[in-house]
Parts: sequence; structure tokens; C-alpha cells
Amino acid sequence: MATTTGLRDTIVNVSGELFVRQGYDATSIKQIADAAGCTTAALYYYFEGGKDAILKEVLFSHLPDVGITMDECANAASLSELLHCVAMNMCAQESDMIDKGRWILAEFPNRGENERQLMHEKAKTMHAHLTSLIQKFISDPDEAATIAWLHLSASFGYGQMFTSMQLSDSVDLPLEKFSATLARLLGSCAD
Amino acid sequence: MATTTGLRDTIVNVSGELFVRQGYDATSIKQIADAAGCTTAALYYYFEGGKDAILKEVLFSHLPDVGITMDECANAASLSELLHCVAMNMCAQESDMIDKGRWILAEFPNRGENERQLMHEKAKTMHAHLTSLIQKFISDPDEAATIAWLHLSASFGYGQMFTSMQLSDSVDLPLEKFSATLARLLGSCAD
DNA sequence: GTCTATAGGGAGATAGAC
DNA sequence: GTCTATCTCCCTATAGAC
Repeated sequence: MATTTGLRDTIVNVSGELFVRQGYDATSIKQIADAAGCTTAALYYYFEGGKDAILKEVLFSHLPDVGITMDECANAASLSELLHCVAMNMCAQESDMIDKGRWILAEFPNRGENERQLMHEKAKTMHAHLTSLIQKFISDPDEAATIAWLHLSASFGYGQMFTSMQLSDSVDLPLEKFSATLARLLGSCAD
Repeated sequence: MATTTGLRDTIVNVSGELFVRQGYDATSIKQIADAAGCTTAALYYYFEGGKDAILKEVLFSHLPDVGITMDECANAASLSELLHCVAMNMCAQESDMIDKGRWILAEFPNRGENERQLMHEKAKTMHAHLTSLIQKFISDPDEAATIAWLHLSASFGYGQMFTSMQLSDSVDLPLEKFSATLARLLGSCAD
């Protein structure tokens, strides 16, 4: 891991990767220390609260930032085109939204109220972003907001089933086809 | 826990509940024994393979069985009505499909190839079931299959975000409205 | 079949040297 | 700031009595 950054940042980064890959419980303090190139004692120098404090920091700094992937789609010419673009970006292999989403889902029930609120805020920010893009094509704000949640639900669900659960190994429904069909059907309600 | 059933079954049942509620790693052998009303030694009498063997058994016997919830919708009069009914059943509080789905998603990356295949089979069975219902309204088999995956993705995604992640506490999109809108849009492509 | 008792290991965490 | 050494606790698993 990049040793040009401070050790504290390195700890957060490697922890994030390990947590997403293996889960929080399955990741030991020793493992984090090894990956960060230090000892467990050093972890406690930076994080008095121990492993839990590291998790909090990861949640606050490491959550998927969604604006970026949507801005690419901002100048779509139709609702269908917009939705297609967004689904492709959300579920793309390179995007880690799906991996992180899976992990957050897994960890969610064990977290406190503050962290739950934070995750809700993130989701609502993402939704607001998409809704504002959709409103170029659907003037009714309530309808636009509903379409946005539908689209996020479907994309998230596809990503979890076909990518996280690797259903794409057994079922032939490529992302391209999924996105296109979803966009065609949801896009048919434009003004 | 129902002590009328044999201890072995009791162990599997309480383990399933604990795993879904807290996760596999966070559930100790002692906790299972307490909930089952026996000692840890008894667990090893029934499950030589220990905790992992119990998990295997839970996965094989305790996965959501989907046929039932869909049969209720079998005599829907239109595609929209069918899809609405299925989404309502899948995501209903009483159904534990969403809870179990979340847990399976969380556990998935740590499981072996056999168990992954099993989960794929379960998903494909569910999909085949829905597809056959949809084919009453859409004659093209490929289109019907695609609509079925879209609908399952969207319902699963909604359930995970709004129920598992409790987004319904912060966002006003009731299941009824979600299902109705989704059914209206996906249903609009019927023959 | 189910228990008591315990071995053996690894986890998270800390004290104190440097 | 970072390390070595160590503490304590809890976990999984087993041996042997009943």
C-alpha cells in the first residue's frame, strides 16, 4: 500500500479493502496491521477506539461517491438514454458501487444509529442527483422521484444478484441487455 | 424453540435464525447451544464438521422457498396485476425472502463452489417459476424471461434498500406505490 | 444422547521500551 | 511514532463420565 501517504490514511484504505472483501468480523486487527505494514500497537496509536473506530472511519470516508458516475450521463438526449447510461455506470465492473453496496448491506444490521443515518443520507443524495437528471424529461416531480427509486432499485438488485452473487456465471443476461430493456420500459413514461 | 422436534432439527432452526439476524461469524457455538437448549458438546455429536457443517445444513434446508408466494398470483388477469402481486408478496414484511436474501448476499463470498451453485439453482428456480406465469401474457419466451429478471432485480433491490437498510424510515415510497408503479411500467409491454 | 471439564488457539487490546 | 512483549478473554473443539 502506498507508503507515500501517512500511516493513518494507509490504515483506513487497507481496512476498507479488507472489510469489503472479507467482511468486518472476518478481518483481524493483525491482518490490517500486516497489510498496512505496521504492528497492531500502531493501530491503537491512531485509533483509540480500536477496530470499531477504524470501521467508523472507513464508513465515513470510503462510501461510494455517486455523483461522478452520473455526471457522465448528464447530456443524454432521452430518458431511455439517460437510464441506460446510469445503469451501465452503476453496475460496471470497474465501478465498486456494487461491491461496496453489498458490504454495507452485510454490515448494516450491526451498526449504530449514526452510521445508519449516514448511509441513508448517501442513498438520498444519489437519488436526488438522479431525480434532477430525470426531471429534464418528466415534469411531474413525484413521478420523476419514483422513477429514480425504481431505477436505482433495479440496478442495485441486478448488481447484487448478477455480480455479487455471480449469477452471470449461470444465467445469460448481460448488463448491456439488462440496462437496455430496463431503460426502454422505464423510459416509456416520459412526457 | 419447539422441543417437540428432534434436537438436530432444533439446532438447524435456531442456527438459521441466529445466522440471519447476526451473521455467521458473529454467532458463536455457545450461543447456538444456549438457544437450542443443549451444550456445545451436543452440537458436535450431531455435526462432526462443527459450525461450518451447521451452516451448510442451514443453507441446504433453510433457503427461501419461492414457489409458494408466487402461486398466490397465478390467476392474475393481466401482466400488471401479476407483477404487482409478486412484488407485494416478495417484499412483504411477513415474507422472509428479503431478510434471507440479505444474509445470503452477506455470506456468499465466503462460501465454497457447491454452496454457490445451490444458491444459483434456487434463484433460477424462482425465475423459471415467474417466467412461466409471465408467458401467459407475453408470448416471446426471451422477452418473458428478461421481464422476469428485471422484475426480480427491482423487487430484490427495493427490498434490500427499503427494508433491510430501513430506507423506508427516511424516504416515503411505500411498497404499495413501488409495486404499482413498477407493475404499470413493466406491464406495459404485454402483447 | 447429553453432560462436565478443559485443552489449545487466536482474537482485541495495552504497557513500556526505544 | 512505532515496536516487542504480554495480558485477558472468548472461541472452537474434544475427551471422557454418565
